Amino acid sequence: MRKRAGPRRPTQVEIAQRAGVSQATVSLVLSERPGVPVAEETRQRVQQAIEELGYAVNPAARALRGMSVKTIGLYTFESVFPVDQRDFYHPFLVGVEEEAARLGYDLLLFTSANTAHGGVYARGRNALLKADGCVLLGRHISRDDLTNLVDEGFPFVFIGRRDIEGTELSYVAPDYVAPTAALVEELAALGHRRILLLRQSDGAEPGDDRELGLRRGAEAAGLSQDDLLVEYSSGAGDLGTDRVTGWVDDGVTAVLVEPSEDNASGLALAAAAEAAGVRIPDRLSVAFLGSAPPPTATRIWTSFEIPRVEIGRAAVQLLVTLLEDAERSPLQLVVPCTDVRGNSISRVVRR
Amino acid sequence: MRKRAGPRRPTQVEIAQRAGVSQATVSLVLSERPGVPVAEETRQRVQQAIEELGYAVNPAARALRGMSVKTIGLYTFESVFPVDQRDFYHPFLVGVEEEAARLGYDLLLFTSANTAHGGVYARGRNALLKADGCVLLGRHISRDDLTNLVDEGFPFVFIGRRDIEGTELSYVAPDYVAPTAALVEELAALGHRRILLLRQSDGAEPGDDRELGLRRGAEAAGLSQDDLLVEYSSGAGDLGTDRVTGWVDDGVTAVLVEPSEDNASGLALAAAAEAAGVRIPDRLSVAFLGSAPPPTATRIWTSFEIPRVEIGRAAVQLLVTLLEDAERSPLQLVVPCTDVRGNSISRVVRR
DNA sequence: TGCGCGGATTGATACGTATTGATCGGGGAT
DNA sequence: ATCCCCGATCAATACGTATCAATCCGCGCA
Repeated sequence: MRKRAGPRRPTQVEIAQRAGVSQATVSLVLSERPGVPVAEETRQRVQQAIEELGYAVNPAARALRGMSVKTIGLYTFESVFPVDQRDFYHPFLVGVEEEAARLGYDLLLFTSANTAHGGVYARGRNALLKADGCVLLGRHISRDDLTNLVDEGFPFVFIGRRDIEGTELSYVAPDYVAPTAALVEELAALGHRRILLLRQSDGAEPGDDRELGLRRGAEAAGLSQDDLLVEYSSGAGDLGTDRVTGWVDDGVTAVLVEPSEDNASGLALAAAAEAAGVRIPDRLSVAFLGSAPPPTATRIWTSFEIPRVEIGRAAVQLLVTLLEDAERSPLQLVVPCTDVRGNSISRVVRR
Repeated sequence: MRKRAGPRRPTQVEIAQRAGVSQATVSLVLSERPGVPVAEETRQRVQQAIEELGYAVNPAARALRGMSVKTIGLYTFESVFPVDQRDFYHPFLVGVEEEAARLGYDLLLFTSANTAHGGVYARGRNALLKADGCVLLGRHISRDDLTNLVDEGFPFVFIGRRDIEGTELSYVAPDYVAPTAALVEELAALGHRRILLLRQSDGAEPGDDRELGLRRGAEAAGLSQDDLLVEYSSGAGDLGTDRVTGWVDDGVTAVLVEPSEDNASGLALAAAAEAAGVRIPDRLSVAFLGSAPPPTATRIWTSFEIPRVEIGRAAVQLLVTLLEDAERSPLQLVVPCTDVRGNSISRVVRR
């Protein structure tokens, strides 16, 4: 909390003195607003003084006047430059950085808030104020924090879908409903009747969307809603062979997996199926409703790709329109996914 | 440059009114300075008002008063979240983020300055002013920019060694001299007499350090300075079989390669040697004075590892001491490297 | 009683900018 | 000559905070 050191930088007042004009005129020259005229000759004198003294506008003073400081905050629950498993968030960040650069905004990473005491309101309260607005990212961000931010009227965009009762928050999310429904229709066309959705046990909105897609697709394909099962998994721990054989004995021929960051449940499912002698896709079709585990020599998982880079870009775009013209800006954006044709689903064989 | 939208946030004045004190008292309560006493009862009233109104200090006003805003700028020539070849800069950034978080600083990425018009002085001039100080990173940063920054008294730390005549700039760099000298001594012990240093053609300071290490090591080992050769390469283009055979015919038995980001020259050298029938390490010992290409099944390059994460951390530490106590802070920091024992050098065979 | 002392609080000010309403000066129209 | 208008400039002000000098008050001591 100490004072900054170093020699003081020149101010508009000093520019004004050197150019023989008032500080206001300097500000006018700098702002270059179309409506306000300023004589060409004085403009030149001012410009020259600026060059000579090496003047740079003071961002703090501008900000204090309530002007934009051209900075977008980026709040992630995890560290931004992670060591392991960086591929999950990384593409979002690429998109965010690209678009911020394109629109002339700098990027402020709220590192201190995260690790220190967790939560957006950790330090003095709302460290976010250093930025014009903020992009939030991360599965584990507190809902209370989001509510508070909305209440305070702080402009932000969440990456991923989050609905909070009673408040309209702004987010950019992939469309899980349409591709899930399409997948279900495809499975139905392949003869599948009894389909299981394996959700992440956190019960978050993306899972709701997938379940909605499941029901929509089933309806469109004329499947009975009674043949749709939904179960939950919290990772590798609760997926053994008995559970998988239980499904198969129950008549399930296709499993749709909601992916997690490490795709632990999906991999555990595959392992359990193999251990139980349930071959994929012959006896059991498996598809991932989002990013699948990496393909191997023999296995390409049927899935759809979340356009992460594009979502990152869109989040920044949305935030900037929110900042620059809050009235006529949309509140939410949905980005389509692209299918990945794999070899993990097949026509059902009557036995 | 428009005004920010949204409802105004509460200020210290409003806190003061609600608590029945003056704005100055509110500021005192907030600052918690040890020397200045404030009655316990009023402190509580103020704290309560702060809670109730959800007050958060205005960073712009603080900054305008000349206080630290707890933000470290990060200026990289290339984009911070690159798509390809991200492994070169990434470890530095991990270290920078870690240490910034640990010390309670946020990280400001100057994305806009880079891509937009290139150079630190791109936009209004010196966009860096939004941060307390800055960490600079990248091989291609302009020397003029560095000079200007020093002249302006802007606090910054460069990652990598850079010397600028007449000015003392602050940097954190790996120690290339000592491990290079050690490598030369080791080669001498293995019977090598005529040693070639293959420098990057940019002729930057890191290359000077390696050359210095070469001469120091030779001296310590009692080699003749006349047997030390120095050549330059600008990548894969200028390294053919003829050049390599030329060296061998000249009696060279060991080549020390200054690495580049993609290690193009090193890989080209290996390829050319193989094409010319010059086996490594039997006929020619090769070592990298820094990060080597990734090891393969049969080849582990002798080299030394630059502790990138550690350097990133050190840069932030140095910058913060520079900010908080410029007088008694060191200006430069040198970090030791660790050896990588490979199989690309061997005892020389008299023939 | 008067005096001084020190803890607690406050009024005033400066930080550097953007903006508004006012001022100034000159030229064209009446 | 008078008036008006417009282009060009300026003085003044507000933004929210930290800090310094000043004030106020109660109490112990002479």
